[in-house]
Amino acid sequence: MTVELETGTRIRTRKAILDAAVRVLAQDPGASLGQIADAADVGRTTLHRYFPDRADLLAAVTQEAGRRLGDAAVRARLEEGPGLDALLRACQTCLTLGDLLTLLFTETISLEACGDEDGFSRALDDAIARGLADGTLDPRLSPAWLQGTLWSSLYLAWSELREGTSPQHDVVGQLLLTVRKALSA
Amino acid sequence: MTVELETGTRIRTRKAILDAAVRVLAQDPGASLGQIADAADVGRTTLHRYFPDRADLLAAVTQEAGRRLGDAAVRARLEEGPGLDALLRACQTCLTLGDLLTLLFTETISLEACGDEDGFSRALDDAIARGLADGTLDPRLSPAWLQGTLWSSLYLAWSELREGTSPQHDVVGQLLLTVRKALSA
DNA sequence: CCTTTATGGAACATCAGTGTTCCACTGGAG
DNA sequence: CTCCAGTGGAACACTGATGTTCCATAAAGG
Repeated sequence: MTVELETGTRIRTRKAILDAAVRVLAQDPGASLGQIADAADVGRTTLHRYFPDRADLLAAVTQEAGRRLGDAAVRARLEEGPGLDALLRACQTCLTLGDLLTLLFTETISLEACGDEDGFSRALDDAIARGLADGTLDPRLSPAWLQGTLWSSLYLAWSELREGTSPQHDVVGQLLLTVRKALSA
Repeated sequence: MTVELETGTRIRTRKAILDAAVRVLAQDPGASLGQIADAADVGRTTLHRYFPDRADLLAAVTQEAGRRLGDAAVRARLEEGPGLDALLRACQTCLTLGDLLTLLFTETISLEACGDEDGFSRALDDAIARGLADGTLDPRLSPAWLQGTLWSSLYLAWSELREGTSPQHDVVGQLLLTVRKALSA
């Protein structure tokens, strides 16, 4: 019991709570723990058993976001190829983050606190620097603006997907088209 | 007293509270009325005297947003010239909305509730339709996506301005450049 | 089958935000 | 100077969220 051996049941419950938290908080950052527990089909008591207080839950969500973001960075192979192409790959990969995008974008959880120093954010900075050097990114746009445009376009795309009114294929297409047009030299 | 003749003092106080509400809520949509009163340099009692409850305050902010948005639509002359140019004028005009942009974008207040039926939103739809018809806007992008890109770029620009790290001139330049590149045919 | 293990609900104390009332004060208009 | 509109603060009741404890129950696994 010293190392908290996690049984299958506990892992599953923990994941259900975490998923519900992401889903509910994305829609309402001020949602109560009761709402999250309900969404997870779990008693409020159980939620507190896994995450003693709100801060613990938020920290766990943040950590999960960091993990997923790290995965995304690896899958997108941000260090390969021209800078612009890397950014477009980042777009596609990040769309799979779903509601986590909303939490990051609205600063319900902070990218800085994700333990992301050597992860996604860094890799993105590198890709942008590379793109400016290799001439695939518009030199009239600052690195901060390039990164900001990427994030806000991503958030827009996720919003559209979440609405569910437009088919995924269309949204991804418009996202990539827009970002390419906006950022390319 | 039947028509609530507003003295200069009352008008000034009311405005101070409204301004503070916009400023504070933009930074934290869940801010307490106490925080808003403090930011307005006004006692909480006084705030309640002007806006009996939170909903009243929010409604007043929403109404103010509608008014400012209506002004913006007029000033931008959205119905004139090519669609793309109208949208670029809209960008510049809307940047003056400041923190109201944040409230609208984060849905702290809703555009629909602004009483905006015949105002900004409608004019924007028209400008987009016109731009698609006159060939200045990219026909591969849906009206919804075009409008979404406009808003998110606007929000990004305002975020940069708010940070205060980059000079206003640079931000506006990058905004217009990005939007033009992204949306033009 | 029986024993852990995990759970849900009820009850409770606590706390922060809200909305109200009352009273004392202040400064500007008359 | 004298009102009095406008204000701020103290005090209060009320509400909803939070975090805790305890107990009964269910289900997973040997």
